[in-house]
Amino acid sequence: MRIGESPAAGGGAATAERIRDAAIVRFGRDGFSAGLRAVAADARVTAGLVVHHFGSKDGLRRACDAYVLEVIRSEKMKAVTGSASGMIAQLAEVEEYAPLALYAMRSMQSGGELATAFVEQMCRDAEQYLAAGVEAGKIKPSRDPAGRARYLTYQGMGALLLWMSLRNGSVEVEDFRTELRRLSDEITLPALELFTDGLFVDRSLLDDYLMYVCDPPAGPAQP
Amino acid sequence: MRIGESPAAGGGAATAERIRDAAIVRFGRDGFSAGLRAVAADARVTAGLVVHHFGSKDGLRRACDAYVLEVIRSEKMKAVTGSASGMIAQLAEVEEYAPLALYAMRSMQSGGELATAFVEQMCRDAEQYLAAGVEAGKIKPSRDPAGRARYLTYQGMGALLLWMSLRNGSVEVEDFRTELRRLSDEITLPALELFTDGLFVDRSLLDDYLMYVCDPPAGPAQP
DNA sequence: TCAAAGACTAAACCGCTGTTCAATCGGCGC
DNA sequence: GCGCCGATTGAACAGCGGTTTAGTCTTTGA
Repeated sequence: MRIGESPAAGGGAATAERIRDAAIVRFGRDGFSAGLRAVAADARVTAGLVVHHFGSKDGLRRACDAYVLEVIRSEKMKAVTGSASGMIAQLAEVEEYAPLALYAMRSMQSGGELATAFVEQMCRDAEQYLAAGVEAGKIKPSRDPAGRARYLTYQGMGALLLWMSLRNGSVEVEDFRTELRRLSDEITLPALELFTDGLFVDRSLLDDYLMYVCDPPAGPAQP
Repeated sequence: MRIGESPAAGGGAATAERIRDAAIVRFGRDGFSAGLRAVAADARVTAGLVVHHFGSKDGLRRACDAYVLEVIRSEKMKAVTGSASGMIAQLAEVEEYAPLALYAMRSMQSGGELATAFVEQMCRDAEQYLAAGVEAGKIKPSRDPAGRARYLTYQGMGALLLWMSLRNGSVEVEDFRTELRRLSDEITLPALELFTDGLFVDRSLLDDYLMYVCDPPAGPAQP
């Protein structure tokens, strides 16, 4: 027994969780180029023990991915406030989950299974959220609901990703939260303007496009 | 004299340009984690010569950044078709400049001076482009033109960045061009819908927000 | 013609990386 | 008590990264 831990016997499985949590924080802060020894030092163990528990660095990352995705899925993240990036912002607002949000961002920055699964789920959530809005008479219907959900998700999450990438180097969790709020304040007015009034004064561009492609690309199965 | 080169005397300065061009292609394809030896092999030189000409890997990257930014600035990239990502698409369509577009994307993915300067310039271009559209009566005016331009730029470029990040690993120039066209086809309809009709059916959300913050956050200097 | 200069190479250097290995520690069943 | 087994460590290994260095070769200039 070291200091204030080992709720289970010996602390065997608890150590693995500690390593995983430390990895999530470290990877979120410095990116996946962070070394195994840095993660191990954060968890107050050695690099050898990390590969003993997770097989390899890739195994450690897979464990982190699975955990983060599972937490995000289990939490009621469905109640996204509206914008796609609101999901990350909402997640980051909870003190405990802020590192998870940062990790998810890093995962998106470098690509991988977690990133793909993550945005895919966000697209689905956005689609059903938009459908509910349409049902309630709050949101205008679309000729291609799935495409619109995908478009909005990619735009919102991508803007957040670009904004984080431009802040090069490591990202502290505190800065992430505060600047996320500042970003939210900056984009609220343009987003609301665009969402209520649109951008074009006439519908000629849309009508021309609809005239050009007679059938909308909603579904591939269409007689 | 080696094979078919050395237009100038000895090929001293020409070799540096060849290394720089090879670095742009290699970095664009594999990201900045690509090694100096790979770049050197592409340019049919050794790693030592690269640092002899550029001082260090960072110096090489700075040279690439400066060159790419200079080309993008000198070319009439101002005539962006409309969307923010159209700039990259337009650049990639020109066979010769496709590697530059890929390099710019990689730069945005990892952050740095070039990335910041690049999106900053795009924001300015978008702002004046939108202003011209407003002047011509094609685009609705905004309460915060600069904020709207910034918002649209970040959204469009960010979506492109996210889409490229999800395609992990190396990106071939051919795939980049073809998939860029496919992406453009996918998002055209949702974008046109959003830009002409907006998203909300009523203006309550916007009005509530405008009521909440009496003065728009257009300028920080306001009595 | 000689010498200085720069392009260029091959090899080595050094630090860092992920990974492996042998050894030690500590609890648990027999 | 004894032996096993997993947790854990420290050191070592192998590879790759950027950088350095010594040396060769070519061109240039006095």
